[in-house]
Amino acid sequence: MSEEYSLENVKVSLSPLQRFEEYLQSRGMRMTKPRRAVLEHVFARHEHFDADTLIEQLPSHGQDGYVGRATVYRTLKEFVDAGLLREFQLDGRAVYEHDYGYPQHDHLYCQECQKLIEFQSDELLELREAVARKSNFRVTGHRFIITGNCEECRAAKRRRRQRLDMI
Amino acid sequence: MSEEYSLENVKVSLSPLQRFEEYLQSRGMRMTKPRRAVLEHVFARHEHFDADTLIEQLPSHGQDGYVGRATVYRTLKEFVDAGLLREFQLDGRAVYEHDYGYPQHDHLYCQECQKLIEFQSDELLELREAVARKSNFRVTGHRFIITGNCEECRAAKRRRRQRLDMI
DNA sequence: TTCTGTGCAAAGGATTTGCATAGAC
DNA sequence: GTCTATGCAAATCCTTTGCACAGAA
Repeated sequence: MSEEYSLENVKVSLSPLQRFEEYLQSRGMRMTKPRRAVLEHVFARHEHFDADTLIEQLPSHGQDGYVGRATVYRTLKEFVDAGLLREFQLDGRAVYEHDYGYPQHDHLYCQECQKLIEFQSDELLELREAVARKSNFRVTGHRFIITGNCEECRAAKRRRRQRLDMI
Repeated sequence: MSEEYSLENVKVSLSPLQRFEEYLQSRGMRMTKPRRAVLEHVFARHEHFDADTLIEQLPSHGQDGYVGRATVYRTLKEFVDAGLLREFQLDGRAVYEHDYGYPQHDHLYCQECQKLIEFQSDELLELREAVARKSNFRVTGHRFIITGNCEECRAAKRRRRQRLDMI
């Protein structure tokens, strides 16, 4: 299995869990029930999410597998450190998405329905390097978000407008 | 003067103050001492700034021209609405820069010294349109920040390393 | 004179921290 | 057993809001 773990056409040799265990060991940290619970939940689906959404989805207070709010925040940070998740800001709060074993990409963000649409562009990476070179800047990463309205929301708006025109 | 007000090679017919007065009138809002004070301060320099930095620079409590914290926040929002300032998030807080009369651009962000370096790329805008077109997405704007280390910080690091090597 | 704008203090939301205890190794 | 991790509650940071009073038009 370890040689075959794959996600969206990207082959990686370790599962997220294995990778995280490696990370923990290299830092003298421990694999605990809460960490495992959060990791399993996070890698069972591929949506973008924020801390609050995740906390809502995890078993709640009193239930088996309950993880405290602070621990969720701490754990998400560790996942980012470990290279499992990528974090970015959207409307003031932190949003997370899979990083480990997932191809580099950027986003279209619909301001109407808050949906994030992924896209990949090599051209953007070239542009990034070209720009950085000019300023003697050493690139470690970037954040590119195109804001606007997605196809569905545009269609919905059009329908609304038509309905109004009929009156 | 109104025909000649210029900033970085972009000619605009109204000064920021005039433009803001127009905006206020069109909305039945009033030109007040605090609003004028903040506007004059903000357009007297061209750096990026956040609310807190601005508040520190304005006359402080007790002094003439003092503007309350809440008013500064409210006023910055109005400037954004009026198209005078552009707002974006950096490390969780809002950062502002001149928009009115200033050419569209993006940023290199040095994670070492927190400096923002501006650059302009038509290619990026083309790329943005091309990407949006593919998804039938209606673009209203974008945010592109390249993170890394600026020339000076890289040089400083290199010096530090050399000094260590000599030991 | 009539509203809108202001300062103040309190509230807000997201995230972090201090601390005593639980639990990995 | 030792030392890290957890849950809790309180603290923090940035920003917004409610409200009585000040001040433009």
